[in-house]
Amino acid sequence: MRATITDVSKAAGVSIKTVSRVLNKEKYVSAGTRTKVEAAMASLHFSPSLAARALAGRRSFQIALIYDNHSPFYIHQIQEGVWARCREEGVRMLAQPADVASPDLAREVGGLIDETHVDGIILSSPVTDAAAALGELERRGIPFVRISPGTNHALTSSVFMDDVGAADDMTTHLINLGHRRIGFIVGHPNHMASDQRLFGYRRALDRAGIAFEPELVRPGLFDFASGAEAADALLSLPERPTAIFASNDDMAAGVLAVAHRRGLALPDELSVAGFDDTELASAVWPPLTTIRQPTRDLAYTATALLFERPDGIEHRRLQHELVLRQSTARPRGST
Amino acid sequence: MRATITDVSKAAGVSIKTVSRVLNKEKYVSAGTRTKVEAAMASLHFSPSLAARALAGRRSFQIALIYDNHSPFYIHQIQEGVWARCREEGVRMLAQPADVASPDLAREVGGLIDETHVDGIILSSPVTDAAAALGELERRGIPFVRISPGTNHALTSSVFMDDVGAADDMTTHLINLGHRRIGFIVGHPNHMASDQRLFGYRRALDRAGIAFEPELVRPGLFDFASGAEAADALLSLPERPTAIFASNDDMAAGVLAVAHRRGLALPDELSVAGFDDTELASAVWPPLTTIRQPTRDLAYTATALLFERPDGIEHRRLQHELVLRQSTARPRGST
DNA sequence: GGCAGATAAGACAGCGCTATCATATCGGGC
DNA sequence: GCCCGATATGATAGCGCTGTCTTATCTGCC
Repeated sequence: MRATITDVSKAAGVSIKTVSRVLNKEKYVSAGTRTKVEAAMASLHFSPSLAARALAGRRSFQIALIYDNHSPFYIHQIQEGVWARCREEGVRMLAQPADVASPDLAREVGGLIDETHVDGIILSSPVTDAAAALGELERRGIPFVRISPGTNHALTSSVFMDDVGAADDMTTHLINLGHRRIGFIVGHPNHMASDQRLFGYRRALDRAGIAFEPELVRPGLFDFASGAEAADALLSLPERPTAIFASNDDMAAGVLAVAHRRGLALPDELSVAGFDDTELASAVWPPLTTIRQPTRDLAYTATALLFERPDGIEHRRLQHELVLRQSTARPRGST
Repeated sequence: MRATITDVSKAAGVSIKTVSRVLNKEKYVSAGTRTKVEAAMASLHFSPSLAARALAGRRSFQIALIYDNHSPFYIHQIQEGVWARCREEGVRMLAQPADVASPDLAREVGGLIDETHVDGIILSSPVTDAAAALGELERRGIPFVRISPGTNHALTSSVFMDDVGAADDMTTHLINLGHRRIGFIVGHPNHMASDQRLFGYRRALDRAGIAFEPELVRPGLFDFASGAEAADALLSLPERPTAIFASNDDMAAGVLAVAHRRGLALPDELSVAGFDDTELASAVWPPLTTIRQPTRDLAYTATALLFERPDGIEHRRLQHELVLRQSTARPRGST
């Protein structure tokens, strides 16, 4: 049915090894032979069997992307970035959802590698910091790159952005607008970025000489519902905040919904800020002032690092950007 | 490094064939032998090589999900459903974005199958109706199931919902509220569901004796921006509609944004309806009245069909549901 | 008691490639 | 003319499994 390397070798009148050389772009193949072989491949619609290549050689031409993240927009962008770089490389992408809280995580990750022989792995937060998974990868010595890891930076190559700086930028933006009581909704506790964003918020307050007030900080889980819940609590305070900075866009959307329900004029009576600049940020009203996290680029770069420096360790920081939209403004009453 | 079937056979004191039998749950293995082999597998952390199994046998324990859809929420739910069923089956999922408009589609799909030996394929709309892809799959005789195909239902197993009926339900809901001028935003022309939803809208109007007015129907592309653009056009009509029904939630979010920008009171001055009930529908304000499309279940069921009836043809229709939220109401002035 | 069919297990080829080693030819410098 | 290294190609083993065939029991029933 499907053409094999033997069929190609017969059609081209060469040995299978020569076909293999052409396939793998090895040197020591004359131009004429190469052309003949390539013609034979094309006319037979030859596609090499990944299974056979993986079994015989050291490469499987597959990598896996492991994630456990509940923001569909975020995952979508990550997948796109990884996929784009894989495509350029002629490598397949295995999508592998996981559960960092599961006791089976190590077994699942280990099993994945042993079963599939993948050439490398991309980890996205929070799997980036799951000890069980990292241990398994280390033990096997398989190349892997982490996207926005929170800990242990020396371990492997990684790509990331400056979460502390970005949260500081946003908080400073709100302070500059005249806000003094700024609510903050923390991200999911599994994600290291959550702490960093909180830290950036505090740093900006400190610098501006504004006292940190614990009642203005509420926990969240990076999803709409937890954002709404936190907003309800913040807006029920005797002296309510004039601005709320949520650690991601999903939670910020929850804040907007609660504010609308309470009939607050946005952004005059309440400024709302998000983080990530997913598509959601511009799909809500008012469109969110947020931090553009270069998610797709982070994923693309991580994958590039995996292919280009499988054994080296390299870190790349990508730039974030403060995106001003209509959800933030001077607090009512200020001029 | 990694344990092989030979290692297991030595540890258990049996032949490799017996280990293979245990692995594949074949009969004619005594309980005692099975226990011994399983113990050996566990203690060696044995994971069978998929590459070797694919090469030697008729199964690869991998399936591919091919999609070309620009709604991240939709894709996310589809992936979740497929993945959930794969997990139960011990099968890996290859994520394969594609471009139905590309002239290379056939080559890419064919190459995918030949390279990976996947056991089956799940197609999501609009790849479900891309002749190039279908031809390639047919030629190879590989099992595949389609999610919400628009054409050629007899071809393969499929799962779907009643798009015509659902659009009719929503339109009827708006009519019952008292709306007479109802704008409609059509979906992406590549998707067959777009026509069906439009047809359902017209059918409901007909039944209610309301004349169809072409100026109330605008084209869209299933994304936020095209929804906003269509809404702008509709709301600029001399006699503007009192309700707008968008063919999916992303476009409905675009309508909401435009309405907010124009300062319309929602839902009093404009009712807005969506379709899909993605997470977006409840993340916007006001939360969208929409059609709950059982996306995740469609994907799960499609995958189940692939495993359970790889050669048979079966169609399953899943129920949709009209979800009433705050974005629709009686038109202002009516009682 | 003997024979058919069910049950249990092993030997071995081979899936389609890559890795290793062997072999053949070609220039160029002395 | 001869040797050496670069260039070009082939022969063959074997990766880790499954499929097929074979052999060796075990069971029940006339």
